[in-house]
Amino acid sequence: MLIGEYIHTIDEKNRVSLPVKFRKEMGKKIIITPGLGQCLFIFTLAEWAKVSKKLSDSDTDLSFLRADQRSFNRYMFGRAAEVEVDSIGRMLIPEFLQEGIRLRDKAAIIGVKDRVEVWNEKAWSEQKEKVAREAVGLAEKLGNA
Amino acid sequence: MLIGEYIHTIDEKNRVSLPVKFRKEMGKKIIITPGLGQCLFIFTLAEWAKVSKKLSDSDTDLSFLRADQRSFNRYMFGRAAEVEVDSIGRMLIPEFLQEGIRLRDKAAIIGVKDRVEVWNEKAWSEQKEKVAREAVGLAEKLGNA
DNA sequence: ATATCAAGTGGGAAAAAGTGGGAAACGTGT
DNA sequence: ACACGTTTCCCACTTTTTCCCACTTGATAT
Repeated sequence: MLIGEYIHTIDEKNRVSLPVKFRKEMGKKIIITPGLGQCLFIFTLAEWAKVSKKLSDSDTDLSFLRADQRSFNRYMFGRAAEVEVDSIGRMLIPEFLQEGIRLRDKAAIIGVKDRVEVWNEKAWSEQKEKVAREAVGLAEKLGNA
Repeated sequence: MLIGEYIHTIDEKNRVSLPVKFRKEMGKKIIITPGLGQCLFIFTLAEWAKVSKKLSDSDTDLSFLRADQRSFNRYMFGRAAEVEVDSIGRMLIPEFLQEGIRLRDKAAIIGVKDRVEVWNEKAWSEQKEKVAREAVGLAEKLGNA
């Protein structure tokens, strides 16, 4: 399971180290897509297969999105990239994926169960603060665990 | 069952001894997450499996499409860490988990049935006082019933 | 009281992870 | 075909983390 938070540098060549703890599970080839919210999603090939199947299958509970489904799919598929993790565990983030999320210097790399997210460091800490304030509501779910 | 209170040092390398009484039950690998209130939770792998399943129960395969579900999962999984207890029984508390709970010098380590909690020592003693006061009030109510 | 043992603490050395940069390979346009 | 820019691959440095050893403290037993 992919969990935890790591702050890594994004260098001038748009390379970012994939945290060692994620490397085994992610494998050599990964799929990077625009995320929802100010981030990118990274999927394993297997996970991406599931996701893309669901996205293009109109029988799923995506019906609430149907009106926008085509443009949504265009967004996800058109900007998804298959990236190879290099021999020392770095991934190359295509520039067109960085546009939306002002990825400079430091990136936060987050394990979220079965995907990885990449955030601008500052945006991530803001996100955390925001959710922490909502934590009272979340607590009820947790309390029953 | 995990019970009792221990005050241990957290050193410059972010290490804390897991009390001997907890070691056998906790095993070699543990999961540390932000707790509710000013503390951290420590789960066994087995216990974490239950918790994370509970958290995911309401998920569809496309949970990432729902904003509330996304931030909730981020909060829980992104701020969890799998930690290995070292050969002499210490655990390493990742710095990102210390942010919220100002863990310096002394930490209170509390057994709570089937999880362990880690508190800032002072926050813990305040918590105890608060609960003690509430307990007195509760006892009186009960006594008058 | 002192020796012994278990638990906890601190620190140094070795290993691993992350970062930066140079050189080779590739591709494009002139 | 050649020059130029871009991308990829690889090497080397730095920092962080991990592992291991040894000291301290406190409790126990003789």
